[in-house]
Amino acid sequence: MSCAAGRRGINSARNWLVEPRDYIQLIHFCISSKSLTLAKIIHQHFLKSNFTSSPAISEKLTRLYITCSQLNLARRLFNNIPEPVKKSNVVIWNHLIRGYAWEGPYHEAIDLYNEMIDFGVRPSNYTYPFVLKACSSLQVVDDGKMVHDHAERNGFDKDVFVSTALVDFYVKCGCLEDARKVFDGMCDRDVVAWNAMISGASIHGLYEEVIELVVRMQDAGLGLNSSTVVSVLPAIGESSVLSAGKAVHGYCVRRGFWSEVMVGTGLLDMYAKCGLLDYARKVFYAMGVKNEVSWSAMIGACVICDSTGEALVLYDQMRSENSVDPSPVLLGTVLRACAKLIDLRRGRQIHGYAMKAGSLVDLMVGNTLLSMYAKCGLIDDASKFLEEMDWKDSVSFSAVISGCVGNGYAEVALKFFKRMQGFKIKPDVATMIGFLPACSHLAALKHGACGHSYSIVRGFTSDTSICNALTDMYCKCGKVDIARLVFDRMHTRDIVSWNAMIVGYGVHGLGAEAISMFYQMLAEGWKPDDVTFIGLLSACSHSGLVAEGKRFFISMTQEFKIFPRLEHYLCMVDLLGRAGLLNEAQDFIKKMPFQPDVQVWSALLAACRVHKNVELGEVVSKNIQTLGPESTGNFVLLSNIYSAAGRWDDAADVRNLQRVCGYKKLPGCSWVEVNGAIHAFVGGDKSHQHWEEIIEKLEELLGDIKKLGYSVESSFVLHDVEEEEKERILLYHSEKLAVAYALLMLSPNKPILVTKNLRVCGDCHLALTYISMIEKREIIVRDASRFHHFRSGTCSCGGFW
DNA sequence: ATAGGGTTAG
Repeated sequence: MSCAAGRRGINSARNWLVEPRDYIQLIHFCISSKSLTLAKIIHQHFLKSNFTSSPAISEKLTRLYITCSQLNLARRLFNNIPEPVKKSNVVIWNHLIRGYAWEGPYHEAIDLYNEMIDFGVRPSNYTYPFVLKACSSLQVVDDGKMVHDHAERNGFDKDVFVSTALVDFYVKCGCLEDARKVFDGMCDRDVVAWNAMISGASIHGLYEEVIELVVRMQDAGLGLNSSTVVSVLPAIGESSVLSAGKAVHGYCVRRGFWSEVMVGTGLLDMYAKCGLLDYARKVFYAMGVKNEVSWSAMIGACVICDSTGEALVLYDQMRSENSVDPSPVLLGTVLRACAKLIDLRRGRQIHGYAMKAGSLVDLMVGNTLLSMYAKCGLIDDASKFLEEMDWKDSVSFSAVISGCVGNGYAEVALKFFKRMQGFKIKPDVATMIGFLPACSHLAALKHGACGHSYSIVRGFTSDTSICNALTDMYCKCGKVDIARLVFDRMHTRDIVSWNAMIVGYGVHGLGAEAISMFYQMLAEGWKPDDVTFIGLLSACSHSGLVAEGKRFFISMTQEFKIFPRLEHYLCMVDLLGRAGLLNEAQDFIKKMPFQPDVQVWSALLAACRVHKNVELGEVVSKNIQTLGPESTGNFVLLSNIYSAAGRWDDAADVRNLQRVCGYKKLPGCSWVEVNGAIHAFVGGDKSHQHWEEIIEKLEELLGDIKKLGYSVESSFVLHDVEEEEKERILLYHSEKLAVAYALLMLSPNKPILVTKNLRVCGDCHLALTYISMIEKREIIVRDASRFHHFRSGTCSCGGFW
């Protein structure tokens, strides 16, 4: 029937006797053509007729208005329906509840449901899915559970539709256990029912369960439809099982799903998560119909695969082709691109846009912005934004904490961690993965161990990344044995776990253990990566295992096909230099396929310092100066080399040059954790509240160790001063202050751990060897390069530092 | 003949 014919029908109906079934037929026509104008004409005609109490016509009219998205009109009509009609017809209620459940306000759906029960109308199997949808939209678990209870009591809980709606409701409200219980209790499950459960597992990140459910579903004789595929693809992407992804892609082609927007979006996302940006692009450009989500997914794909510039280009292209406002998800994706590129101009621009668009109320957008500021090192901006956020959660704090750590503000990170408890927000796995490295950085063992206990209580220790962070934390806090225990007890290890342990052994001078760990890793079928070799080579370097180091360097390319980076060459220079093979190190640098950078030369210069080679030191230092700025330590090193040779004038010249060039020496700083508080000391700084006791303790120690044969190694003093004065300058070195303070404050018998931002000073090294003897206690110093365990008069570094 | 499931994200 055409529209004109419909009009003629209505006009002629005015003049003829109209039966209820005529109204119904006309209304049906309006529903199928979604014609609101005709609907109103019919409604007016109907109000003048004799059938205003006809339930069937009222029902159809309600449906018509809802089809035309006229909820208010439908509600007005509903309100005017006589009570007996309302009582006798459940379908009218269902229509209206459906309307509210789809378009909101959602609470109207729940209110109507309650009203209908009070009215004495018994809900039908159709009613439950609608109310449940409203409940999940509002995330009101208790109301949904009440509806579940009603459905059970009315005997509808065995209905496939009702059960599936219940599964969906529980899944969307995060009650996966309840969803599983309903699903397991179902006797007949169709594809939709399986899909509800599969998507539930997928949303909750239970990827193994997703696969298991798909297998069970196929065993039950049901095939995957396009919705199943859409739920399964994220699971495959997240676990990066490319072979499975390709199989599903093939299946989609065979079943003809591949042209559907959602399937295409799922496929491109899966390929991106497996690292195949080319495949993702192919799927995207082959998609006939694209929507905002597919664009978001493609832009996100570029961000994941490190083609960040392309992501921003695509975003601009999309904005120019498309008038649709970017969704919060898209804004989040673009902000992550800005963070990766440290494009703050653009980041702030998006911030402004999000503010105007009112998108900042979206917690995800707020958190991404926070994360961007934190990652770019703008801790003040991040902090200010965090304070301004009305809603914050563990993600907000995790973003700031890991941002602080990543930019070297580990102490600030601890402050935010504490502040978070003030907001009664519980740290989760991601928070701990930011917090633990902060402890590693500060060598804050008490905090770290506390974090360990908390992780056990919360059940986080089944997480590989958490255990990796714990392993690293214990290594960096001087507790290699505990680190090894954590490593040994891990359920599943990854390459990071092995690398953490190898690096850990290495910096503690336990080269043999590092190497044995490497062979164990090979025996268990692991393939080492570039980081493994950095750990291994530096382990050899710290233990003076020159021959082994050289062997590993060769086998890394020949046997393991890993192309050495500049960092690997740096390790080798360090290895040769520490072992005193200065000429060989110099030759090695000449033969490198890279331009040596400041770090490479500095490693050699440090070796010249340790092995007292003035001539080479001068050459190296000149090389560094031609490379330009930074590297504050070099002037100090060269000056130290001259001082050690008694060439005070040269030493003074270098310091002058440094001053003229405007370089400041990075002040040496040492710190120690006492009762969970970090106490930092800078050489000669008298501001500590226990300064006098510390000096008294140091004087006493100095007197005692001299009796054992210690004498000030004056070559470690920069200036040409009297012997007694030299003693005083060295006495106030930060590492000695920190050790003295620790001896005063910490309970005896337990080892002391002091951390220093630079390499430990040679005189301090000697003094601490003696102090460990007279105090009968282990002193551990973590310096910028490695660990020194001072135990009854010896140091674990064995001179390799 | 008013019904249940799906993609991008901190």
